[in-house]
Amino acid sequence: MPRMSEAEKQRSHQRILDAAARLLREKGLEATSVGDVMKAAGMTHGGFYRHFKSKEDLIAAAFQHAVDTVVCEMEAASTPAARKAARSGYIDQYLTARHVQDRGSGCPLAALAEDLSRVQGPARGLAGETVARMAALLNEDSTRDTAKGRAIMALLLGSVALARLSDDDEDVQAVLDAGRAGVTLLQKQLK
Amino acid sequence: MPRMSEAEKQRSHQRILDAAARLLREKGLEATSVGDVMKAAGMTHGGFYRHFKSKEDLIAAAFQHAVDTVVCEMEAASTPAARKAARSGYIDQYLTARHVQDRGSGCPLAALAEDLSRVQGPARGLAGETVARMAALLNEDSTRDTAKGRAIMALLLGSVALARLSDDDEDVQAVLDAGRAGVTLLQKQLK
DNA sequence: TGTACATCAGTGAACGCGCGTTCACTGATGTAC
DNA sequence: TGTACATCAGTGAACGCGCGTTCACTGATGTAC
Repeated sequence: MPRMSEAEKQRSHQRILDAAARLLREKGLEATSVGDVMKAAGMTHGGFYRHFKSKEDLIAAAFQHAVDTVVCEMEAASTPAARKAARSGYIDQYLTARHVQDRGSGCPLAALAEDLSRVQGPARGLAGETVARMAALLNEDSTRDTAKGRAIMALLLGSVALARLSDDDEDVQAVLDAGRAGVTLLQKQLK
Repeated sequence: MPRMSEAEKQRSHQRILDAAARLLREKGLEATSVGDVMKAAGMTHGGFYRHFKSKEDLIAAAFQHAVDTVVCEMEAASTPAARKAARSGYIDQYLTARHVQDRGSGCPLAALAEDLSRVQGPARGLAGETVARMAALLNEDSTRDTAKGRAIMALLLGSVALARLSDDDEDVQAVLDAGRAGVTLLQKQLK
């Protein structure tokens, strides 16, 4: 079968990245094996090292890929009105039962913050940059410092993290509602 | 050397629980091995199964132990004034650089929420109960429902989780300050 | 109180297993002439 | 355009390693008489 063309290799690379971005968020950094990712990408484990230097490397690339995917819509908005709409949409979708259940396509920080805070590799620095990047996007006045954005982000992430600890739908919704009320208050009154 | 007395066994049990509560918070659920815990408790790995049925069992017991240790001070307060003081003290200490650095003796949910949300064993249910327990303690009016407590808790946990992603002291402090401002606002104005 | 014996807390070797990574190999791709 | 050949994407067996767990063993403890 091998060797594949250059174009095919790039497609494989994307499949690995997509699979890793999903599996790492779903199962966590340590419970996701290189073999799992390659199988989900439709290949065997041996080919992995034609694409990435190490698992650590994959984690960094897949995290960046996940962040870019989640954030691109908000960053694409060019007018202040579009930015505001994108921000509202993002927050509304963030505090939903669907987001609580679907770790695999949700906020990479909500899924991986605690794992990433213990990691030493390149993903650690990316995670720190992502906090700044998302805080800036959530901040309403982009000329001011991002304290407000950081607080909103902390409340969003914390709400989803707590909601994910419950198996009871009503309980999940109660946590999300509390988060929603808190975010609204922070938006109106902070700073 | 063996066999030890019953009293000595209980002391061993406590040492294992203490070591596990610290190591699990520091390194996470999967990166902490039974051998690590037993070594930290001053024993070898083989004796572990005289104390716990499995690693899963230890995780549940150690998590409960950590929560009880962290929360007992707040729950011991009997008068409304004492409760309020304990609550303030807890929040103040929560949003400090020391707490950000010292995972091992800090809030068990801030250290383990994401890990626990992926676990199926007995620790999962305990984590859910802990959310309710802490939300109730953080709620100012204990006769009302705990929406306010939940929002405050989400903001506390989220702030520390985000702060732990940064290596820069000023950045850590900025996240904590933003969280502090947010909590103050939620306390004053929510509900 | 003394003696004989069952219990069992803790030790350390051993188990099977899955992990990240390496490597010899295959055969289509891309290139040089 | 056709041919000969180097490249290298992907395969699957193999590696060393650390994990959770088991087990035969030791010897002080606790108990029965």
